[in-house]
Amino acid sequence: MAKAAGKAEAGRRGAAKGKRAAGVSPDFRLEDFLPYRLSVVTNRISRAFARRYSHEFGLTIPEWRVLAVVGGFAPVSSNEICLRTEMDKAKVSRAVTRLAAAGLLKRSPDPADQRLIRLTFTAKGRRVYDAIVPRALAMERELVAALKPREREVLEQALAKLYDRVTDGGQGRSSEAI
Amino acid sequence: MAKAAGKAEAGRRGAAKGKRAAGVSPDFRLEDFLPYRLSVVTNRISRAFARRYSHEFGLTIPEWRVLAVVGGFAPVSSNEICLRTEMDKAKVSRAVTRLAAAGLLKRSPDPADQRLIRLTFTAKGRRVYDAIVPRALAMERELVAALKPREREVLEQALAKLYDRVTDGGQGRSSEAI
DNA sequence: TTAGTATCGTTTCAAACGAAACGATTGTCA
DNA sequence: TGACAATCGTTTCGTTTGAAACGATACTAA
Repeated sequence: MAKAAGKAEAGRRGAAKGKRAAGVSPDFRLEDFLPYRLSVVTNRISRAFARRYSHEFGLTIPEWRVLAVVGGFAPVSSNEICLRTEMDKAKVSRAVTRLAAAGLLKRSPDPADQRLIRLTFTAKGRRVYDAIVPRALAMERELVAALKPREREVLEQALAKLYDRVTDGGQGRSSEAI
Repeated sequence: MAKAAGKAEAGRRGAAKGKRAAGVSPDFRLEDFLPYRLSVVTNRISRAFARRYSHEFGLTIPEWRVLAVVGGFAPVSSNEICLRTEMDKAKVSRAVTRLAAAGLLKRSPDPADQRLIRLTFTAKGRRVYDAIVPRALAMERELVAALKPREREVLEQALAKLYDRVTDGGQGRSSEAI
């Protein structure tokens, strides 16, 4: 935690000394609140990755996610992409539209079910995908280099457990974090 | 990982058998990509918490974050809230406006610096804050119950390290995750 | 067959977002 | 002192978002 966190530390001690905010719930610390910390870290990572996808390839994160699924499972339908990426179908639809307009994806109606549209790479799309993947993995490696192997292990395990616990108590509402 | 993940597992194995998507980069798995996993888990947690803040108290996450800082450090300026919550100043401004309109916060110009506005609770605001804090902590406990104490420890430590690593390579761009 | 229902992908709509511009106030330095 | 720069909080602008409505296709059951 660099600047902001340093300040927060200082302020926290100040509050602990009772200089300010001596209320009925003086013991709650947003900086220590797990959902908040997850949100802040994740959003920073996301912004960092988004910046690079944008600068190096002119892609947004939803677009990159679509490419990632097409790269792994083509031909796929938009609906399958929704399930695999956990993105809203409107968001997927918009990303697919942009990627098709950019000439990275080809859309062809599924002969077996006319409601479905099979998405596949164009030659250009495949080239872009093959260029991004190593970059994405490099960025991930660079990020994870902050962790010891066992820390990464436990982190992934913890994420899986948290995911299980929070999965579908409901689909609903807002968006941001905490 | 419930439904979607189950499907992803199945699909993954399918791809591994080479049924589909035998490209130049056949080995990239979005489901195993750390920034993606962080994003999905965090967004789910955020939605779950947002739903409850909204249902039980009629608050959004930015509003709740503002209350949390006021509860810990009042009187505070909007700018201090920006630093402590890592939210954009426009977002903070809008949240503060809504909270003041709802009668939870009082705004008074700082006598020492007329550019600053000191934010404090109204009586109603303090009551709401005192009611939310235990609920938020209970929700956190419920979430963390999925983890063993050591897992939680390592998770928090890992988050701190990731935060450090990703902090201010830049402020930039988009928003979402991966 | 043929209603009625479900699913797929797109589009519409209002809300929320971040970046930038803005007025107002304070700090700096010649 | 007086001009210029910096900071604070608000507002404006164009974009992105998710929920819901929609047309089109497929499934189900009478």
